[in-house]
Amino acid sequence: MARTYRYARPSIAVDIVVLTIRHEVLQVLLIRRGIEPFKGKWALPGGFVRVEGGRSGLGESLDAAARRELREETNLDVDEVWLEQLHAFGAPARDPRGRVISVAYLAVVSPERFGQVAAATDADDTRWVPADDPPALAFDHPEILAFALGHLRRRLDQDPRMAFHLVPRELTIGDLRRVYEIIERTTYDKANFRRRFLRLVDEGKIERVAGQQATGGRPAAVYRLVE
Amino acid sequence: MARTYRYARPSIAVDIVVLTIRHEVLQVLLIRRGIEPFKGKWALPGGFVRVEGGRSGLGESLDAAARRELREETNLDVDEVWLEQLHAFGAPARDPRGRVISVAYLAVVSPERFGQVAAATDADDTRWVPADDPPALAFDHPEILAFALGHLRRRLDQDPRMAFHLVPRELTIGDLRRVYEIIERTTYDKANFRRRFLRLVDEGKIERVAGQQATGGRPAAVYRLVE
DNA sequence: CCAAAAGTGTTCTCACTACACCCATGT
DNA sequence: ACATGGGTGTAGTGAGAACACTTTTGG
Repeated sequence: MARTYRYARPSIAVDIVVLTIRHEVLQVLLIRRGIEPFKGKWALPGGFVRVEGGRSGLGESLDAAARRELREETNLDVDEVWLEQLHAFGAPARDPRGRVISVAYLAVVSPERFGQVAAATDADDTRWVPADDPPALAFDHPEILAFALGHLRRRLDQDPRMAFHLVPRELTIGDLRRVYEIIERTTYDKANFRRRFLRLVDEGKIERVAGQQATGGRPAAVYRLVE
Repeated sequence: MARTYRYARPSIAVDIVVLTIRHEVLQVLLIRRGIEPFKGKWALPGGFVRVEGGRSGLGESLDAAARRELREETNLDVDEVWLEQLHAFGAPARDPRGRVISVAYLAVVSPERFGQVAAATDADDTRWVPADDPPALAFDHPEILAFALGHLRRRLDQDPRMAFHLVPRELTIGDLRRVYEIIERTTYDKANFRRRFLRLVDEGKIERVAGQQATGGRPAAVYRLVE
């Protein structure tokens, strides 16, 4: 035990890039800082990892810290969120308070599930803003946000599960296509996108559910992600 | 400054999964621990991040710590190494000395460039071992190694730069094919692999250099990665 | 009827596969 | 001569792009 103490120690934090799609725009959740440093500026939700207390006396895991901060700061139903570690940011001067290393997380939530946060949208201290055009951010949070967006865009094709957390649990093919188009900032041919989607049905990853959904045109078939 | 100190702090370490191909096998570099805990056991090279001293008084970045540890523990020419952050491991009890969070790195070196390490291969305390069949490892290093191998195999196709760090600077198509076959644990049709490779030449990522290389059969054309 | 969005069909291209074959070198 | 690996040619398959078309709803 003693050996560890020969080394100076940093503080360790988690910062969470919470993304959703609102009003056809990819948005990120920000919190206005109430204390120094960067008081009054916008920042990603996050906080320090607890490294003592709890069952083991050694605190919580990084994932647990991310989930806890998310719950405390955003009122999200954390169990419904896609949460994934991104990268550790450790530039020596990234925090004016001293040496703080931050482990960044990506959280992806669907519009239907952020009810509690939506309520806070009007609040002065919590706000959804366009992810590609955020206000000035505290610390190195611009870098973290850019990393998260790059990650999301790279991963979207490879792992469709992430995209499914941005749509309602029961979705139409058009719903999913709009998510892809907004994130990738392109358009997809609806016939070709449909065929790609239907392959996932063949593979058993998605199943059709009964009923239809009104759309403004012909009603659409409804699908659901298979657990 | 004071605010930071309200929170207990963990120690923060870097651990590096150094991979190369020797004798047609993917191998990882291990170090035998000379001190407790896990004294006498094999472990990944690594150590604590310096968070004081240096120019800023705040210590070194995570990347710098990884490079420094790599240099100190392996004698590698660190400038020639592909180094990439993988993941932060922060389970509360992963280190018996107390709360230690480790940021894992992947380092990829080519056989032609590990001269100094090769010398140490016979040493009692530094050894290359098959990456898919390592001895018992200290801490959560089995998990870190598995993560690194998964990462390497997933990334290999998407970013050919990584593979190029496993071959000599001047290489034949066959050299690269053998690297892919060893890592992916399959075989590739040589004609088809060749065409895939030649597309990289068309794209300007690789260029042909003068001369040929003896191979045991017909001599092979020599290529080089364009900086 | 018309707009809007779902859903179908057809064609082209391109990459990856498999496999047969030719070429240049060492022994 | 023959084994060995580099290098070439070709036909098949499957995914994606492009685009014209039909279907079903709401207004």
